[in-house]
Amino acid sequence: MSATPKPKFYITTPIYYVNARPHLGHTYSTIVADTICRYKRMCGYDALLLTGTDEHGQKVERAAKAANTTPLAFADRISAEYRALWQELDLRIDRFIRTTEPRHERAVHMLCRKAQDQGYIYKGSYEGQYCVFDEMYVDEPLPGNLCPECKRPTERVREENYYFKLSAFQERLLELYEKNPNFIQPDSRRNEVLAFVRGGLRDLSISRTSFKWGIPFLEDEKHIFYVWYDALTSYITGIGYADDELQFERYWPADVHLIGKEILRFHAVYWPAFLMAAGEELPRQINAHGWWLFADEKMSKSRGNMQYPQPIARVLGIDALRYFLLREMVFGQDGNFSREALITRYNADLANGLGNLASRTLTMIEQYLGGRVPARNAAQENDRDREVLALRETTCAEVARFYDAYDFSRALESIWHLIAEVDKYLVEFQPWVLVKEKSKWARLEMVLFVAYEVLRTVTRLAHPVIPHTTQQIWQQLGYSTQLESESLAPNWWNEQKPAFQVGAPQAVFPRVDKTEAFERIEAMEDELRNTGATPSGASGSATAGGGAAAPAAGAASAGAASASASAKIGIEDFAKVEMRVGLVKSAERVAGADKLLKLLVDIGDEVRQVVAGIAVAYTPEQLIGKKVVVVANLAPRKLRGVESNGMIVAASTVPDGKPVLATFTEDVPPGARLK
RNA sequence: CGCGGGGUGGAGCAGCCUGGUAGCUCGUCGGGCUCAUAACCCGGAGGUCGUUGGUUCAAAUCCAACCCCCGCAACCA
Repeated sequence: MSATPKPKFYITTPIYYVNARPHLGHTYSTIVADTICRYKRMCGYDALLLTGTDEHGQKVERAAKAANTTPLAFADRISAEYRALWQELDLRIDRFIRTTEPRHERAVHMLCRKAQDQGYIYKGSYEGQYCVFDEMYVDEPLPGNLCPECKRPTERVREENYYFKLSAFQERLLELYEKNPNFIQPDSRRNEVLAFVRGGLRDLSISRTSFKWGIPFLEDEKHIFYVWYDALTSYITGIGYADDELQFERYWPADVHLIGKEILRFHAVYWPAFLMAAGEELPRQINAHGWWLFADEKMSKSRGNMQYPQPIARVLGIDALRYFLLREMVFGQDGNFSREALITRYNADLANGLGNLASRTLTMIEQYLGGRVPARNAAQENDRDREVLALRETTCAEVARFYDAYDFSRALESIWHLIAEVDKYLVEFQPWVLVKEKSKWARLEMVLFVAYEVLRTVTRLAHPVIPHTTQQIWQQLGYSTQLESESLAPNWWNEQKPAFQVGAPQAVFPRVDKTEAFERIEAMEDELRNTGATPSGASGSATAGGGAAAPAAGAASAGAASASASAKIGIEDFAKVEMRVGLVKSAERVAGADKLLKLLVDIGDEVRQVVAGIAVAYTPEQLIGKKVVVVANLAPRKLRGVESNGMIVAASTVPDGKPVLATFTEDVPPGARLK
């Protein structure tokens, strides 16, 4: 008797970049993956979920420096935050990979050596016209050209790097997309990638020498790996590549890499090419979901609209968070998040819908049948009963189809349609009237049987999405088993079920007062924003890949204030910042920039040129003659090619994020120091 | 011509690929019921599907042009 081994199902979330603490976007990706896993397990799969943190790269190196710590210590902290969150949300993470682990370095080296053996890695040099002042290559590399930004002469520069022969894979990639139409999902994303690859692929530089925080490039100590080569490889490291061959054989290739749409190119183009070069199998699917928007705006630190999952989970429950995220977003598209919608859905769907149906059904069984689970009685069955029972079966089949397509919003819609149907059914046959006449008790039992069956079905179908509350209802239905080990394989609803008593009805999803819940969530939000370890100064999207993209570039003045409020600073730290009163002498827009103004500001002993990102809120004319606050001892920095010597202090207003300048009510002389 | 998403009753969305009575949730108005978590059920009001033109017997859906909103990147010291 050899039991057929369970088929495996390997799914990954993005490996989150540690420049940001986990927010709702990361949580969405991970919850989706967890839900898929739970579903697959109920369908009889040996499902494995991998997530982790991407910890190398220049941004981390810089952020750590700014936080006065080492890159590893910095990464340790954020990585721990991720793990703590997944634990709090009770997500089943089977493998958590950190790119700073030694086994990961071995995997990256092994993958790269294999590609090197095939001749796909070469040391090359990039040569071009370089503007030293702007630290950038000039687009048209004709010798003698002037820099388009600063109009200074450019010079010929060569830089040595290791290259990956991406150009050699164009045809093979196109063939891959062609032969596997589902390799990239949804289709709209696939078209994007197709267009990109058809446009031609250039070889990719996969090493860096300008900073140190990374995996050494094989034997060449001067170089480290490009973060994406490193990060993508973690999908195989986590299941034993270069470490545990049996495990790797078992789970690779991944069945799905679940990602956010902003990191599609890396997963759909570079990653398969890296694997092809090394002769490894390719993942079966790259599935890119959309972003959570807030009043149609992207979530970002500088806008002050970061949404964290903990307050929602703590006020409304983990399942409420899961339900909302999966119900509200059409998978693959962008979705809008609002607390308003969250609480409305909670009350309408979870409290009034499922919670109330469970409550009324179980109460009637308790009161009218003494808690005995009702049995089917063919003699009492009518067409309407059969109609509802038939709907139950078609719903099961439909929901399975939707789950298989990761179309959670439709799956849930379908389940909740069934709930509404029973609510109607109960009003139609009024068990509370039937119970009053003994002659109708047989009919009463049949009606309650239908209600019980549907409740049992709904509980099971919704389990992958709301595992905790469905388990509670399951027990109230009289079961003592773990719902997660029940099957969702086809025709499960015909199974024999034992006769038993229902458990004590107990409200799941108690209705909440909208205003109160809103305020509690908001209060917790504020607390989270102002405490904890938000790394500031780290910018860009890099490998972030949450459901919402990474926070927008470097926190603006006000953002920085809240972001770095973790530790109290002493007066000596504050004293390091030299803030002075400045008088704006002139202001003009920076050519080609929407947000930048170039200001000449009199700060007493000198006139400084400062570039400020305030053009969306102020015209140059408005500013001339204004007294502003200038941070005078900031290191110079070029913005859009224009040098900036200092920073203008401004508040950024939520919700529109437009900056508002700090100024004075009394007259003060330019140059006066602020303390 | 940088890339992408979107414009459908008061709000939020689905439908568009595969043309054929415009659907869902919330809200709102009126009624019913009392098993239930002030819940549930029934009924009503409310939409020229961004604009214009085209294809067609028929367009929210296909085609063309245009208008508007949003996100990414460049540029928020």
